[in-house]
Amino acid sequence: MGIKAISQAVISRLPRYYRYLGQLRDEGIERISSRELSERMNVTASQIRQDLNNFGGFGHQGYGYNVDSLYIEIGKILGLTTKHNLILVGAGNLGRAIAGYAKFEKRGFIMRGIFDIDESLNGQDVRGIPIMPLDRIEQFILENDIDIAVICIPATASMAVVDRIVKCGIKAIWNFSHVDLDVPRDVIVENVHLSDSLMRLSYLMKQ
Amino acid sequence: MGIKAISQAVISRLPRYYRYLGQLRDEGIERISSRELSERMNVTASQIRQDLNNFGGFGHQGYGYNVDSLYIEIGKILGLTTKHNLILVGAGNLGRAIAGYAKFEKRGFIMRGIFDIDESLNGQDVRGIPIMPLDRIEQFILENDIDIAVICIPATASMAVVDRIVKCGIKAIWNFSHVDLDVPRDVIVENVHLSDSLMRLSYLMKQ
DNA sequence: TAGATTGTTAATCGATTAACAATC
DNA sequence: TAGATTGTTAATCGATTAACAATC
Repeated sequence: MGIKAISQAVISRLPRYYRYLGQLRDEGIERISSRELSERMNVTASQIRQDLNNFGGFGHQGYGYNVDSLYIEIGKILGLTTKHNLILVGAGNLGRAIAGYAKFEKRGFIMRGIFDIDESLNGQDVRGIPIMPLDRIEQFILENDIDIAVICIPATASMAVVDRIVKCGIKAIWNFSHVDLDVPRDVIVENVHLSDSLMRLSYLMKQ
Repeated sequence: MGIKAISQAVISRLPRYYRYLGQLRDEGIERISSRELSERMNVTASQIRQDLNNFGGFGHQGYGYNVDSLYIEIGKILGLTTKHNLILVGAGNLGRAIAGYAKFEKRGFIMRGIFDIDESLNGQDVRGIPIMPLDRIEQFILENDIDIAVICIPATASMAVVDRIVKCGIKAIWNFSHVDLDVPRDVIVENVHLSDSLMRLSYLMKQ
C-alpha cells in the first residue's frame, strides 16, 4: 500500500496544529518555521517536522511553511472538507449545549436531528433542529444520510441505542456517556469522558 | 524523596480503572485477577500490574485484587477523598450543563458559584447555585476557599479571566475554551477541547 | 501442598529528539 | 551566493509487553 499507519499520538496533535495555524492566519502571518512554531506551541521543532512529514512535505527549505496552505492541508488531512450529517441522542443539558453550538457547522458537521426517550419533548427544537421520539431514529438515519451520532444519554442506556444505530450504518460515534462502547471494528468511537477528565485534574492537584 | 514521577499515560488510565472497578463492585464481584480485568478492559494484564505497582502492591499472590479495596485505593490516589470547591465562569449552554450535573458532588467536587459577564443573569441560578457578576469573582474565590475554576467562555475572553483568578490562588483550571492557557507552573490545567475531539473523530473516519 | 497470580526485572517496541545532508 | 530551514536518518529515551521468581 505504501501508506504507513499514523500513530495515535500524531493524530491527537493534528487538531492543535490546525488551531495554531488558524490563529497565525488570523494574525496575518504568512510564513512560519518549525522552530518559531515550536516556541509558540511549546513542543520541539523536530516533532513538528516529523509529524507533518507523515502526510507530505509541506515545507520549503530555507523558508519554512506557508501558514495559509499548511492550514488548508491540515484541514484536508483532518477531513474537514467533507460534510457530515449528525444526530444527537439525548436532549439533556449537555446534549442541548452541543446541539446549540453552531460553530461545528463551519467545519462541516451539520446537526440534523435530536432524539430523546422522553416523548414530551417531541415537537420542541434546539436552534431549529427538531427533537423526535427515539423509535424513529433508524428511519431518520437511513433517510437523511446520517454518519455520526453524538451520544449524550446515561451510561446504562447507551449500549442499547448504539447497537441499534450501528445496525443502520452509523460510521462514527462521539460518545459523552461514561462508558466504553463496544462496537464493530469499522465504527469509530471518540470518547469525551468528562468525569475521567475531572479525576485526572484531581490527581494532578495532589502532586 | 523516593517518589518517582508517574507518567502521563499512567495517570490518564487511572480514571478508567476506577470506572471499571466501580462497575465490578456494583456487580457484586469481590475479587479479580489482572488477567480477568485485562480481558474486560481490553488492555494487557502486564500493563495493569505495572500501572498499579506505581502506587503500591494492592494485589495478593494467587488471589488477585480485592475489588472493593482496590476501588477505594484508586479513589484515594485520584484525590477523590478530598473536597474541592469550584466556580464556573461562563453561564452559557455548556457551562449550565456542567453546573447542572450533580454527580460530580459525589466525588467531592462542589460547585459554589457561577460568574458571567452578562449582568442580566445576575440573580438567576442553576440548581440553586447563584449566578453572579464577573467583577465579584476575586472576592468570592477568597471568601469561599475556591480551588478549581471551570472555564466555559469564548477563547478570546479566557486568558484575561484566568490571569485574574490565578492571582487569587486558584489551584486548578478545567478548561473548556478552545485555547491553550498560559499559567504559572504550579497551576494545573486540564483541557477539554471539544472541537479537537471532533476533528480527531473526523480524521479517523477517513481511514 | 499444588495452583494461581502477583510484583518486578528484562526484552521489546515505539515515539521523541538530535543531527545533518539536501536544497531553496 | 550565503544563510536558513527543511526532510530524513540515526540516536535516545520512555513506555509496553514478556517472563519468571516469589509467595499466598
